[in-house]
Amino acid sequence: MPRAGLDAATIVAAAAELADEIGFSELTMGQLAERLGVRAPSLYKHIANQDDLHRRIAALAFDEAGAAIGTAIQGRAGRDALAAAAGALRDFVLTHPGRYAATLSVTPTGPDDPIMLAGRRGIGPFGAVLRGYDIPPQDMTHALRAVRSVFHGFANLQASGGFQWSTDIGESFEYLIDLVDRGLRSIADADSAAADPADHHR
Amino acid sequence: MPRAGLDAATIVAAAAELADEIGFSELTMGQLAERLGVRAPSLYKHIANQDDLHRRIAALAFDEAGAAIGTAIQGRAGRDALAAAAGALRDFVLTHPGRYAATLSVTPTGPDDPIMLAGRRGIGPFGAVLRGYDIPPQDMTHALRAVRSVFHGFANLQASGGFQWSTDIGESFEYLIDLVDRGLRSIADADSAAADPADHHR
DNA sequence: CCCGGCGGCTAACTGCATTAACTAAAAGCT
DNA sequence: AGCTTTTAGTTAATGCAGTTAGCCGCCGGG
Repeated sequence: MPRAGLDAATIVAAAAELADEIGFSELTMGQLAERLGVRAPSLYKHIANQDDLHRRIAALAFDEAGAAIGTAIQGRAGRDALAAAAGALRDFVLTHPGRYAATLSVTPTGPDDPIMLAGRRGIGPFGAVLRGYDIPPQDMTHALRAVRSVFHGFANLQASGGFQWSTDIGESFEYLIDLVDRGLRSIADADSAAADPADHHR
Repeated sequence: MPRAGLDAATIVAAAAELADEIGFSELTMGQLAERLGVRAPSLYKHIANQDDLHRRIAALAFDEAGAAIGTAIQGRAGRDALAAAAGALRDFVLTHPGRYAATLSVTPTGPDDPIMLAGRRGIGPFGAVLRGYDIPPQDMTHALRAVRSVFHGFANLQASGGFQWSTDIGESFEYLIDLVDRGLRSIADADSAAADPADHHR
C-alpha cells in the first residue's frame, strides 16, 4: 500500500472542491475518500470527524472570500468600493456554492472559536469599505452588521434559488448597491447636520 | 393497536415544533414518530419521505411568517410599516428557528413548486410595505428583492449566531431599518427629480 | 540494520431512512 | 348484523453513512 501523502490541508481543499461540485449537503466521507484515492476511515487520521471537516471548510471559505474581496477593493473608495466588494462576494458565492454553504452551516462554539477568527478576517474588507463613508465611530459596528446582512442576504437568496421571476438579477444587484450607498450617505448627512448646528451655538 | 388518528398536517405541525426545540438538522424520523406516539415507518403513510417533510415544514413556515408580518403592518405605512414588518420577521426567526432553517434548506424544484407559492405568499406583505414608498413600477421587483435580502440576511446572521461583539443587536436592527428607509426614499427622490424636469419641457 | 511511530487498511458497530410484508381497525355495502 | 375493502398502523429487514478498533507495512532515526 503506497502512502498517499495526505494531510489535513489537502483533505480540506479536496472537500471544498467536491462540495462546490456536488453540493455541501451531499458531501460524504466516502466520496471524499474516493476522490483522494483512499478509504474513508483513513480520513480520521487527519481530521476529527465530519463536523471538524465542515468547520475547516468554512474557515477556508472565510479566508478565501475575504482575500477576494480585499483585492477587489484595492484602490477604490465609496460607492465603487462598495460595488466591488459586493460583486466579489457574489462571485465567490456563485463559483463556490459548496464552500459558502459550509459557512452557513457552522455554529461557532464560543468567542475564541477559530471559525470566529476566520469569519472576522473575512469581514475585514467590508470595514475598509465603510471607512470611505462618513460614519461616526459609535455607529461603525451597526453599519458593518448592516452591510454584512445585506450582501449576505442577497448572496444567500441567490445561491438557494430564491429568486423566481425572470427579472434580471444583475440589475437587482445594482439596485441593492445603490440602496445601501444612498442609505449610508443619507445617515452620514443627517448626523453631520445634527452636529453642525450644535457647533454654531458655541 | 389503537388508531393514532394521524394526518399529514398534524405530523408537519409536530415536526415543526420539534425542529424549533432541538434544531432542524437534528430532526429525525424516529424522534418525530416517538413524539407522536407511533413507530417511524408509520409516518410514511402520510408523507412521502424526509425531503417531503422538510418541504412541508418550509411551506408552513412561509405561511406563518407571512401571516405574522401581514398582521404586524396593519394600519401602518412608510418607515413604521417597514420597521413593523422587519420586527415581525425577526421575532418569527427567533421564536421558530427550526421552521426558519427549513425554509433555508429547501431548493424549489420548479416555478410551480408549492414551496414557491408559499414563499410568494410569505413575501407578499413586504410588497405592501413598499407600496408606501414612491417606487417606480419597473423598480418594484428590485426593491422587493433588496428588502427581502436585507432582512433575510439580518435574521439569518442573528439566527446562526454570527454576531460576535456585544454591541446591542436591537440597536443594529434599528440602524438597518433606518438605512433601508433612507435608501428607498433617496432613490425615489432621485427618480422624481429626474422625471419632473422632463415634464417641464412639454 | 533494526525499530518505533505514523498512515493507511479491513472488519465491525451504530443510527437513520426507507421498503416489504403483514394485521387489525374503521368504513361502507347489502 | 355480517361481509368486504380500504387503510393506518405494525414488525422485520435492507442499505448506507459515520465512526471505532485493531492490524500491518512503510519510512525515518538510532
